[in-house]
Amino acid sequence: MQQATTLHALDAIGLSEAVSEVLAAAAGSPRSLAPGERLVEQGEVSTGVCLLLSGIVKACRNLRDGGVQTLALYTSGDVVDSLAYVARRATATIAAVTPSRVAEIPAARLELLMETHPSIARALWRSTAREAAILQEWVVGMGRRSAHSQIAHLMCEIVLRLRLGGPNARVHRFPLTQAELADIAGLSAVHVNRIVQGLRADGLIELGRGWLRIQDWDRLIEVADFDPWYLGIGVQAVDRAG
Amino acid sequence: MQQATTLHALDAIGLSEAVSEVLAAAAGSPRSLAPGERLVEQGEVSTGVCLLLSGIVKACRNLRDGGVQTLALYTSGDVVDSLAYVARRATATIAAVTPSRVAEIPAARLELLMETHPSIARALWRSTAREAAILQEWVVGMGRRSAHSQIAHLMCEIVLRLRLGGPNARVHRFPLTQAELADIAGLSAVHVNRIVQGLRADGLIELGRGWLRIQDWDRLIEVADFDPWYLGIGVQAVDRAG
DNA sequence: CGCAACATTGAACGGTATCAAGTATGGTGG
DNA sequence: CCACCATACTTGATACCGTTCAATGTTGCG
Repeated sequence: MQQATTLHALDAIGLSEAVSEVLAAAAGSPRSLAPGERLVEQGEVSTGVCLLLSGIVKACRNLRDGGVQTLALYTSGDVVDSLAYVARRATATIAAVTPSRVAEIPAARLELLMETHPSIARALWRSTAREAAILQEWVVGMGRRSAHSQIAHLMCEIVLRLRLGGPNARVHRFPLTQAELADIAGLSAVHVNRIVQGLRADGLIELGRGWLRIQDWDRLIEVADFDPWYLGIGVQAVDRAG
Repeated sequence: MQQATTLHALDAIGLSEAVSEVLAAAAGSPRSLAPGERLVEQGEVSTGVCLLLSGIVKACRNLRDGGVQTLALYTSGDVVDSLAYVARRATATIAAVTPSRVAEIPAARLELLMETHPSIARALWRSTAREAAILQEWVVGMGRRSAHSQIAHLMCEIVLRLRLGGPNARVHRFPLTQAELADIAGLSAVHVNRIVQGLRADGLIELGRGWLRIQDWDRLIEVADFDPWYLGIGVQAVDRAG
């Protein structure tokens, strides 16, 4: 069953079942994380690559003045912070948002695997690329979108990317607090609250503790200026020859 | 001479000289770009990977409402927008900031090269990772740093990363206008101007048309909360076995 | 029940945008 | 060499967006 979870997870990053099995075999025994528990501390030397088997995990940067900026969200099947592997040091702290399970593949073992299975190296590259694409979208949101639009955009992205249910679902699980949304958006929690109320008043969403109902997906997308295309980057193997 | 420039350029992304030569041979004939000239339009299908041989080039996103957000800067030796190659579509428009020369390696040829030279695939992965690391820094700046600190941070980053001269140089070439800084920082050009004047008044910098004098590097770093470490990500090959 | 975490509300302040001039600066053609 | 033009930079006034501080309500859980 453990095995099955791992395989399902790796599916998402575009590896064949056979290769996924190889990778799963290389992973150490899974570790469980409670909400808020930290997996990696920023600045730490990276010892390998982490696969997220279940749950939701975030990467955030802690500033000198006490401020926090979230830099990434991960869901089951994601490679957690592939950037840290390339950089050989973590640029951010990794912490669990919901109860989660992760499995680590030590660097040395991964190096060998990538030599024999180039598709694994490609999959990790795609992971990094997807992260970069999402960061680009966040930069656009923070720089050039109104806070309303930015929060709406984040809601669209999070619901789709964390696979909390398709646009057709009536109510989505939504494990982020308003304060956590603020850490992502670079806004204050108070302001996020007011924006959420605005979106509610406009009949676009309803947001409760742990859930989100998108009442008018079309108008939300309109407000957010949301194009889901970028979420597809790297989720499946690309065969250029074909 | 053409060849020599190319080789020097690729050096920066951590390829051995022999492999650089292979890559240089695969590149098409260089294309020159005038300032403002566009190389790729956002949404376009990617046809390969571009190497920047000389000059400075930027990636920016044009919004519906006319706003512009810059997402990356490239200097000679950089792989331009490796993300577009992985995504198979450009997520941003690429345009020259200064007169530049680029050479493209068609996707099909690159695929073959990566099979025979895995170090090329690794170098491209590192390029993507470096871009992601810089985007992270920009997100932190936009989200949690004061505009003063953010602009100071950008100046540190740009001077070092675009190799406009080391911290010891008296005066750096600085080819970005205040409006371009604003497009990066997500601020208005007017406000950037006022911040620049503040930094000048504090005796940190002097900024003219095309040049930047950093009068007090230590205090500028202090204001910016700048740690150059992230700029080193991916600039040289990492041999984990060693 | 009582506590802790999350959400909401109000008031006041400050940072940033916007609009609308006006002033260098450098390049170009005459 | 000069006049002109386009681009970049500067400045001021005003309004708004978003923050901060502080307090209160609400929910769920031990």
